Amino acid sequence: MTTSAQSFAISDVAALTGLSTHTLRYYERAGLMLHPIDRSSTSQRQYSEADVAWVTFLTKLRSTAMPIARVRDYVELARRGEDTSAARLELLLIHRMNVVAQVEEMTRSLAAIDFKIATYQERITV
Amino acid sequence: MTTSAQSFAISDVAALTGLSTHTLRYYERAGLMLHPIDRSSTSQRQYSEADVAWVTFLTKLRSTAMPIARVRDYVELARRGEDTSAARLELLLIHRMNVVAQVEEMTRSLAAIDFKIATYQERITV
DNA sequence: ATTTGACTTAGAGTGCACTCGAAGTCTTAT
DNA sequence: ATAAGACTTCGAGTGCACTCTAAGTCAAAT
Repeated sequence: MTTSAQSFAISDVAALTGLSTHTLRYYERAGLMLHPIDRSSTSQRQYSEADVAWVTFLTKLRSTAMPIARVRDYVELARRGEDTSAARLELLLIHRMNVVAQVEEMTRSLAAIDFKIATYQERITV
Repeated sequence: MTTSAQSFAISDVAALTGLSTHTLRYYERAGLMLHPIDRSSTSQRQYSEADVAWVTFLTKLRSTAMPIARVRDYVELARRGEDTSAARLELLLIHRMNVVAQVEEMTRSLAAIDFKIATYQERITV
């Protein structure tokens, strides 16, 4: 349920990001959010649109195998303010290289799998 | 076909595949080898070239996130003989779809990371 | 008024894939 | 002859990232 003030309940964010509410709370505890999420009068989390955008980006980092601890490093830099932006850029550039390497390795493995598949298909169709 | 009968010590296979000797023994214990590896008179493992080729392919399956249990399923089919080759092909085709999906997701995430990188680079160069 | 369901916390448990330790045997090098 | 180093087995330990439990609060729905 969204309120008129453009905030999102934890279940909304779960639905939007594909994370479970457990995982969202875990991420916050683990220091992966840029700040503690706002609470309602009944102390329920109210995610802003910016919070949702951050969680979405965070899932991109995670889906490219950035460890939780590295995400936390990034967040801690971000919390220290504008003068860490060069360090954050460097962190992202290093991660980018890792991602490219991962995609390349996957692609090489895919070629090997395709080769094996081709031998099976030969055996069946011949 | 050459019958050079070349065999490899576990340390050789480790060097060739990038796996540790611990992991190679673990894989054998976990039922990921097509058969128990031959032993020397001093009961040390002697991997054949075919064994090394299998370990190499196995690392391709693992590097594309096929779970150990799925690799074991594949191996158990292979051990049951020729009449399981259609099932093995199907298993590989399903895995192939997963790999393609993974690469696509990684590529999408990479685009998001690149977008973020671009915003940092703007901020720095401006 | 009661039930349903979402939410809260701290902390424990799970599953995966290694990874290592202990205690021992055997081979090779000095 | 001694030491170094590779190997063996069984089983325990590790690290990561969740994932769930228990015990409780709160608010809307029936």
